[in-house]
Amino acid sequence: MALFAGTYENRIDRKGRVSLPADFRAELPAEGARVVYVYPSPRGGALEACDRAFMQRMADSLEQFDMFSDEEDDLASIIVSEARRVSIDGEGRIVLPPELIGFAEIDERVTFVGRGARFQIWNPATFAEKAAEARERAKGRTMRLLPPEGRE
Amino acid sequence: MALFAGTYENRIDRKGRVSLPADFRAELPAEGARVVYVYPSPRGGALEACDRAFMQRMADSLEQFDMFSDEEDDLASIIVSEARRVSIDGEGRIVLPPELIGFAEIDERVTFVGRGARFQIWNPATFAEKAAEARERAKGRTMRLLPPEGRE
DNA sequence: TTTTAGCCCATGATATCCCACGCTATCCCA
DNA sequence: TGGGATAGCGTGGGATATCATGGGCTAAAA
Repeated sequence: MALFAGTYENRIDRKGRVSLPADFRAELPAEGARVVYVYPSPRGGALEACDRAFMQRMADSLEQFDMFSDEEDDLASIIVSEARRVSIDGEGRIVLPPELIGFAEIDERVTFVGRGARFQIWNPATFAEKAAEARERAKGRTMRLLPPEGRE
Repeated sequence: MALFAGTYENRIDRKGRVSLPADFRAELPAEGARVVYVYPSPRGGALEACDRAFMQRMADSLEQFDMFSDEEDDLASIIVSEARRVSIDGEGRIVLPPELIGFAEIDERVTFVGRGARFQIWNPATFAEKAAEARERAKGRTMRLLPPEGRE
């Protein structure tokens, strides 16, 4: 399973290309199709992206009745239907589809934010605000960790 | 699971490199990607670091709590987004990213402090103060151990 | 035609690799 | 048990690769 961690800001060139952070690229399969799947974040404000394996998991969940609740099933189906497959060029860059750029109100720079199996793509200014708020709310909070079983 | 123990002080060279204590290195997987993940300590004042397995555990907990909910300010999600993957060179050194050096107010020397599955990275002077306070508070306290289940 | 998507190549800055060198702790054998 | 040999550690510096970014060229799409 991919492990995207860290925050990186990169520039979009005039062709609409932006480098995927090298640390993110390193988490993708080295051989075969170098792609990510990008979709509007269900919470709004940003885009989210994941690798093929994770998108496959969401797609599979649509075929099962008991995987998620109805509510969650709706969410998964929206994500899968709105996701765009984006390929990675020889220099490690992607091109964000225009409708997704519009959704996240991105212009010439983007902030990539690792979230484990997924990562987010933000307008840097919007992210700075949200991150500050989140840190404020998280003060004094403790961390919940899953027990170590059930992983590779 | 890695077991980091002990306290060590090492020097940062002018390229920002610092040797990971040999006893810490010995706890990391011998083959494959030799990396640690470094992030600002939620309590402030220092950096924390862990191996990939532990970071994976924190990321996994995001899928559990974060996927279909609003917990953007969950502590684990902040840690994952602020963590940096740093690789270990052939001489057993790491390079601390500048923003993390700034956060912990580190300059030319650092103190590594083993904390079990994680370790901390301090400005030596700051650590000396905190350690003295902690020892003072700990006087007369007793300790109980958790039962041994649920760990590897 | 005008765009768009893939390529390939170029470049400056940075990070990584590789080799080197004291110093110490460990090992080994008398 | 002592003492020299040895291997590993922390540190330093130059060479090299990688990163993010920019641009041109070709072929498919609008």
